[in-house]
This record gives sequence, C-alpha cells and structure tokens, in this order.
Amino acid sequence: MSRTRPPSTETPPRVTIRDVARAAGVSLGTASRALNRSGPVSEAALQAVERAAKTLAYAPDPIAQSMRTGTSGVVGVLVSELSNPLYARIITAIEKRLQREGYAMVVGNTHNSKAQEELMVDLFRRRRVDGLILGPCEAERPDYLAQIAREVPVVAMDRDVGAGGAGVHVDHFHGSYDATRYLLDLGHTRIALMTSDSALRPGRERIGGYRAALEERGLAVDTGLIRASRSAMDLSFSDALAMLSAKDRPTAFICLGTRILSGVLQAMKQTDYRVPRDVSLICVGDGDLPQLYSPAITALSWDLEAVGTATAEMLLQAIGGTSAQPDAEAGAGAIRLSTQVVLRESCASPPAL
Amino acid sequence: MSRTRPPSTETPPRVTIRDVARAAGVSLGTASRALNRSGPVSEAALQAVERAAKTLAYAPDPIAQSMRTGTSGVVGVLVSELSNPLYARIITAIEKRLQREGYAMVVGNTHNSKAQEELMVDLFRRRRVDGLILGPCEAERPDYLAQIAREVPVVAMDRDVGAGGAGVHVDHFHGSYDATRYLLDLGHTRIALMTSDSALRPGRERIGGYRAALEERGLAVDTGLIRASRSAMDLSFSDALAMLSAKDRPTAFICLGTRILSGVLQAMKQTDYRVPRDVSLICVGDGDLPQLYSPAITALSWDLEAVGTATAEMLLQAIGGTSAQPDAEAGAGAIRLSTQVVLRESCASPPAL
DNA sequence: CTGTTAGCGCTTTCAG
DNA sequence: CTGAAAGCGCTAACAG
Repeated sequence: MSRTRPPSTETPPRVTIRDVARAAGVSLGTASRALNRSGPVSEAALQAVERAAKTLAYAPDPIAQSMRTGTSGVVGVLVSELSNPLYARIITAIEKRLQREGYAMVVGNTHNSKAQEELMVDLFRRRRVDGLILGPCEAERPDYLAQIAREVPVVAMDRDVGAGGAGVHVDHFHGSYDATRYLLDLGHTRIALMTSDSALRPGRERIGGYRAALEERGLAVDTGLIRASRSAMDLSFSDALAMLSAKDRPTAFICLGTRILSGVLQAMKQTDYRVPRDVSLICVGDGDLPQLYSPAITALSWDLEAVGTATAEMLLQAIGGTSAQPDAEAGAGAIRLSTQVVLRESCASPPAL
Repeated sequence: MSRTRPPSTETPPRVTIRDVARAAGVSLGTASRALNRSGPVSEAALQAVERAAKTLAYAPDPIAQSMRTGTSGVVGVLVSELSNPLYARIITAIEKRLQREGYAMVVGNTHNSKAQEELMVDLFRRRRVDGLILGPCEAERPDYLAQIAREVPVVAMDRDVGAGGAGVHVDHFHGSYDATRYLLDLGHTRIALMTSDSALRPGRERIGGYRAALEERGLAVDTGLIRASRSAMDLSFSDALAMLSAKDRPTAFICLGTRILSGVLQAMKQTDYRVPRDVSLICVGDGDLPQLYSPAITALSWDLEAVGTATAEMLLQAIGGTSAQPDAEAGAGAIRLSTQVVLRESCASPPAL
C-alpha cells in the first residue's frame, strides 16, 4: 500500500503544541511539561498553557506521540471469527473497557489459522499496539505466546498460556463435567458429546470434563459418542443422524453452540424423536435459540461480558504495570470464570429402550 | 492516558530504512524511492536496495509513515452495537476486504448515541484514519455526515447521506413492502409491525414500505399496530401481549430481529396462540432462531456479507480516488441491496375471528 | 523552574 | 539519476 498524502479535501490547519506554547507565552518544552504534568512547571505557566490549550482546542497528535514514545494507545484483538456471536459480545465488552481508558481497539480475524494469526500479530506489532488479546487459534503454542509476550503485553482468552502467562479462561472442564453429571443423575448413560476441535483448549477441556464425570461413575467412555470437529452444521446433522440411528443410540446430547445444536435438532426432526421424551439436550453456550426454542433448551452458560471485562482489565494492568515491582509477574496469572447449567425443559430421564 | 516508553521488555533494535540504505550502499533518499518506486532509480540501485531490504527483513514503520504522509493505513468503523450479530457479520466482511488491501480496522460502539458517535469520530480522525464507515445512529444528520466527508472519506451503512454522499443501503422499504404484501395476499388485514426507532433510516423505510403495501390495497393503516421503538425484548413481549389481548387483535406480526421475535414468541406462548394457525410471523433479518425454530419462521433476509464487501469496496475507492478526476463524485453515490422473503412455515391464512 | 536542542523513521523537495 | 537536508509534532535530556 503506497502512502501519499490524501486527495486532500480541505483540511483545517492542525493546532500544534507549538501554537499553544506561543499563545501561552512559554517555550515548547514547558508547554509539553504542563500538558503532561511531566516535570516542574510554575503555577502561572501551567495556567497559561491550559488556558491556551483550551482556547485553541488543542489536541495532541497521537501519531507524533507514538513516534516519540513508541506507544500507540491502541490494543489489538484477534479472534477466529468476529462474527461468532460469542466473540462479538466479548469484544464489545473489551471495547467498552478499553475505551474508558482512552485506548482504541483494532480487531482481526484469524479464521483459526496459525499463519493468519502470525501475520496479523506482526501487522499489529508494527503498528506498535500497546497490547494484544488473543483468542484460541489452531495449534495453540504456549511458546509462541510466550515469545510475543516478551515483547508486548499479551493476554490470552480461553487459550493455553505458558508458565506465568496471562489469560482469562472459562472453566469449560467443570462446565462439561457439571452438564454430564446432571445428565448422569437423570439416569442417562449414553451421552453424546459434540464439541469443537480438541486442538483448542476449550475443546480439550470439555472432553476432559465429560470423561471425568463418566469415569467418576465407573462408566467407560465410548469414543464413538464423542465428536470433536469444527462446528459445521451439516456435519453435526449427519453425525447426529448416524448416532440416533444406531442400535445403541445415545439418549442425550451435549452440543456446542447453536450451529451444532441446530444440526442435532434437525436430526431429531428427521428421526421423529422428541425432546426431552426420547432424547435430552444440553447446549453449551447460551443464546437466543436455546432460550426461545420450544421446548426451551437447557444450556451451559457463562458470562461473556465478564470474560471481556476481565480480559481488558488484565491487559490494562499488564500495560500499566511497570516492571518496577520486584515481583515481576505479580499481576499476571490466569483468571478462571465459572459456568453454570441453566435448567430449562430439554432434559428428562431417558426412556426405557 | 499518559504516554511513556513501555516498561521496556527487550525490544529488538528496529531495522530502519537507513540500515537498508547503508547496506545497499546508497543514500537514504534513494532507498526510499526504490522501496516505494516513487521516483527515478537506476536498475542497479533498485536491485541493491531490494536485496538489502530482504536480507535485513526490513519493514517500514507505519507510524513514521503516518507522521510524514498524514495517512495511517487504518479505517474506522462505527456501529451502534458490535454485538449485534448482523453487524458482527457485516464487519467481518469489511475486515476481510480491507485486510486484503493492507488496511487495519479499528472499531467502536456508539450505543446509538450521537454524542458517543461524535466522540469516536473525533478520536478516529485524530488517529488519522484514512476512511470511516458509519452505521445508523440516533438522529441521523446528513449534514453531519457531509461535514465529516469533507475532511475524510466516509461511507454510510444504512444511514441517510446528504446529496452526493456515499453509502450502502439495504432496501428495507421494498423488503417491508414485500413482506406486507405477502401477508396481505394470504388474507391478513390486521398486520402488526414491530420495528426499530423510526429516527433511523431502516425503521423509517420499513414503516414506509408497510404503509405503501397497505394503502395500495386501499387499507387504512392502524397506527396502533405499529410499534417503533428500541429493540427491547421485554417491551416487545408486553406490547405483543397487549395487542394479542385486544378484541381486534392482529393476525400477523412482522418483527425486527431475534430479540423482538423472542418477545412475540413468548407472548404467543402465554396467550396460547399457535403459529401459524392463529398468528402468522415474519422475522426481519434472518438468523439461527428463525431458521431453527419450530415451526421455522419465514424471514426477510439480505446478504450481510455483500453489505460489508460493498461498503469496504466503496470506501476503498473513495480513499484511492484522487480527486484528479474532473467528475468529482464519480465513484460515490449509493448502492442499494435488495432483500428477499425466505418462505418457511410461520405464515398461513388468518383464522376466521 | 525554563528554554533550547536532538531526534523518533520516514518522504520529499532541491541541488548537484 | 542521486545525495543532502528539511521537517511532520512531539517528548526528554540538558543546560541555563
């Protein structure tokens, strides 16, 4: 991309700190110190500068500031798909928090590709972002994260961090565990789990929680009941259909997100099984569909806003945190957010098969 | 926000264009001209510079470039709520297109507040964004848009632009008209319309299309059947409930988005009316809920990806478009995207009341 | 306490 | 065709 001065419509002449200094009758340096309170300034000078600044409607040029300080006032956020409503809501919360602190937010999609992620991280770093928030991405490499973290504050969202790395995680393990136990308590023993790629932390955790609950009851886990793939609706439809048609069909499904839920729901329609009479359903991640469906679908829910706020907060702290503190990784560490099962009408005891 | 050099973890020394020039054995100016192909350079020099740049893995500093050129390689996008899945998908498409051109995207939420919008626009402008994309916002003021447009390329999304302003619009008028006609053809005469604030272009257009269809049939419009307010689910629930309980109840609803649809659906549940036997339903804006609901809800749909792509494209053109062309507003103007009614199972002829 | 000065990395005249 | 030099607006170091 070549950089030339814009087609130049009429741009009003910028008010610079020079103008302020001149108007206040002080030197450039004094004006800067007064404006930033970054050094000794006499009361008189301070007043004069502030008044001049207000009169002239002076606003510092962030670009010039960046040039000088290496800081940008911008935070980069990378997720696999911004259009994923869960991410969209998290990011909204992040933006809200960052904005309060005067930071702008640049966002990018990685489409879950490691290469794309590296590209974007590089781009962002060039632009001198003051911090980075990274969502889960193909082949999580804590080492990669750690490497970036050495150069710029990073906080991970639902993604494995190396030792001492900062991150906010949803406790998918216990969420999955709780959901599975709930079904177990209802009497189900054949529970299908349809979740995301196990290469990603959330997927791994969910499978872990599921297995833990089963094993706790002394039940063997039938790997044929676990589907861990990218969330494609058609796929989940055919998968669910296949499972439901088997002799030893599952009597309950735990499915990730509305897309997979949709697939399963369609499979139910096709096989003429009813919810919850024939099959119980839990949706992982709440939303419009589970809430409004008839019957309403029991869901595993977590606070998206809290995820965003906590993530932003942690990053802010990492940015602000001068390593002056002897105890370097004081503010870091990982926050873990819990989930809860929202009981609705989609679960019941299994039918006698 | 104060700007000080970051807590300085180990930053690798930047490779500057100076280094490249030195390595290539040419002067700084020549290196710049070679890298940007922005002036005469001998073949030999060009080769040398390119090789040196590659060897040193030189990447220009966008900040310094901005400083010099007034350009930033960043585009600002402002919508009322990023968490609105419709916007999220549009923005994803925008980002995709912009990224191909090397632009980064900063996003912000206006929460539909004019003040907040102005604040963000100001912030973005200070950061020297090369272009702006603005979604609908409280109290649309084409004049405001026009004013901004004088200083930086702007394209509006579903929002009124002044004469000659650039914008991409969904044809909500005809969408609403088509939906209403469809219901009319089915025999409905009392059709409720629940849409967004009529201060916003989409809301206005929808009401217009609805009225046009009714009047075309010689039907009087009962303003009691039109609800134009912010999309709050509780509100739409009570509104729908009230309407359904009236003696002259509507036999069909056209409702905007899943939130309002949700409210109406709940009102239906409560009043024990069935879809589509007692009440027909059309959802404006497609999504998971209408698609997967049982019965599936007929929806008014439009291509979100196309909206995003077209918007980005138009902005790109406006940015690239040197006003060198005698015919200044050649590339501008407004693109209008059509909608279509996706027939599903939620509409039928009205019951005999 | 204050003014002056030196750049940050780059593009762009302007002389050679 | 090329090199030298100016300077975008700002902050930080240094001398007064």
